[in-house]
Amino acid sequence: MKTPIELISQRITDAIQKVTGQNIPAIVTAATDPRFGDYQSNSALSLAKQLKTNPRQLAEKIIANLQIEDVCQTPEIAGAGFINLRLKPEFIKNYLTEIKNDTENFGIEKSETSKTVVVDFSGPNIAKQMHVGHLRSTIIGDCICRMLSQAGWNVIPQNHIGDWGTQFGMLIAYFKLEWPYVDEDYSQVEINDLEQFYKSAKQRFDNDENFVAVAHQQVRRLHQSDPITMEQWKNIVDESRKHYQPIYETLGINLTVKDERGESFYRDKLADVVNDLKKVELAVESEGAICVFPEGFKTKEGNPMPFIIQKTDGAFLYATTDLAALRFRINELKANEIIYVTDARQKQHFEMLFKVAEMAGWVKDTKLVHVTFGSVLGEDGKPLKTRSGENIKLKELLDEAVKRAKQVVEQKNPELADSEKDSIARAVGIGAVKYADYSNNRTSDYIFSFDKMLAMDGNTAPYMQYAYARVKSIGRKGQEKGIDTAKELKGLKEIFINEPAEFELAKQLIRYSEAFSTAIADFKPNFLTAYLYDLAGKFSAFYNACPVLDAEPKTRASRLLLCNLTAQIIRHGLENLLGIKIIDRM
RNA sequence: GCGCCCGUAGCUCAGCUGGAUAGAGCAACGGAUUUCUAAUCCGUAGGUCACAGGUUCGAAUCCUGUCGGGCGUACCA
Repeated sequence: MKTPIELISQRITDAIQKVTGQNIPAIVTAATDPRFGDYQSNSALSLAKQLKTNPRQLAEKIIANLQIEDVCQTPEIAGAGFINLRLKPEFIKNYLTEIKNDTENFGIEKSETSKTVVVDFSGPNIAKQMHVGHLRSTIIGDCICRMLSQAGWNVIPQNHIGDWGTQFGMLIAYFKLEWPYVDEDYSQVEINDLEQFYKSAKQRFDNDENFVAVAHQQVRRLHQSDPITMEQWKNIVDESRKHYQPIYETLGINLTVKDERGESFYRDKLADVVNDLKKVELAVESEGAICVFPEGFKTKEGNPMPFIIQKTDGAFLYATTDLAALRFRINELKANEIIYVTDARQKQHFEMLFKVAEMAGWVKDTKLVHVTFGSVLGEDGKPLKTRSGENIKLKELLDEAVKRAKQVVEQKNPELADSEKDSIARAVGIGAVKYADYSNNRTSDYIFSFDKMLAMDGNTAPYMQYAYARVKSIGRKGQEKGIDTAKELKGLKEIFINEPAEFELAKQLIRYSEAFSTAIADFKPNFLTAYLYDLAGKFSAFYNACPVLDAEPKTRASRLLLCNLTAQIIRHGLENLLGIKIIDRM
């Protein structure tokens, strides 16, 4: 179903066609001020410039040819040639009815069926704990997948885990020498141990020549797929997964082992990448390394900048792996679009990657997109670290958020059962971290603050969850009073709304699909949170102004519908699109 | 040096395919509760949109330059 903006836009486009004879898509936006109505079109202004005519007169001609009486009241022209539009109550009511019946999508169209998109995100390193640096890629990537699925795409998430490289040879060698028992039973090893072993191994590698030799031998065995070594490697990966998979579950991230295609997956495709690029004479030797020089990139000396795909010592790099993965996704996964979700610092790398792939003729019709994001900063405005300068572990960060949320629950609702307090604290704490991230502009850095994200006022998860809980509370209260809300909704024949607060809420409800459209257009979750926050605000205003359960029966059923749709859309937005839990009571 | 990103209220941030009087939240101040969760709502105050030019009927938004901050820039990912 079309969004109100699309609907109005189409009508005005038709009118413009009649006036000018040209098919020029109309510009329609939400009104910048309630006094101007609900929507406005500035098409006459920009069009008048092109046609060298008077914008006001053009606006009048457009209106004269505009068929929109089923949607809006008589359009008005204001200022230099703005066309102001006010929705008819009948239209709002009809649209509400349609959304009510569209119980899966609430007006959002599934427009992109039969197209496949690969989304590359999260990408934790094996044998290391996830830290704050993984937060944004993981949750933004997940949100992008959710939005694309909602839009009808066939979504293939790809978790490009860091599971291959010389460090694994080193780690295995270290186990052999220092902790042989590990080989017998990896289940005793936790991620903390792996991380510690990794550090110790690295230290020994830097100081002990004999160890270097053993480590290199293990690396060779890995590369030769020696069964025993591979088994040891696999154990390390499996144990690491036991660390990050629960974090995904905590965060509500839809990533599982089936989405993993890490660096190891591409290991036997790397030589082909280099050879194929050599064959077409894109890859050449330079200062001992094999490089491609994509057009338009310069080093600080002003020379062409290399995209290095094989080091002097013969080893491949992540550039090589990325090329192999890109080719796999196009040729094997049949991607129409590939989206990479990484921090903005890798921008140049992906620009070069895409350029090289294009120059090699691998890309064909596939759209390549790098979705970037800013850094998570501490209260001091510097990248978030521990006092000793280490990365903050993601698990510890999330635990802390839940702990703080629990304190709030204890304070606000001490009478609840412990188990309920815990589940509320999890939903609020984790939700707060995610929501705070989503509500900031993706491309900006943002300052991480538990106090701000857990605040009950403002654009936060707790505020949203509270709004939802209040709607649910009306249902419970109604039940106590013998009001069957489900039955009332079913029996609702005609929507009856009158109060300004009801209309404000209703108009917000029918705009959900518009918010979705703007959010997915640039993969900007903050458009979704902004919409939901507005919705919750309008609901709260309605809640204060309009009694539901004590209203006249006719009014009551319609208000219950507004409540129900508010709850449904908050739930859909929070849970389905953002992966944030809602709670019935808090 | 070159490239990319950023600079909006005291603080944290929206808004940027040009559009009407630049918006929220926090903090400050003033109100609202016999009523469905006050983890709420309403109001007041707060701005040279870093600065200077330019394009335009119109610029926070586009262009150029300056200042300030961040990031990247040959074998890490």
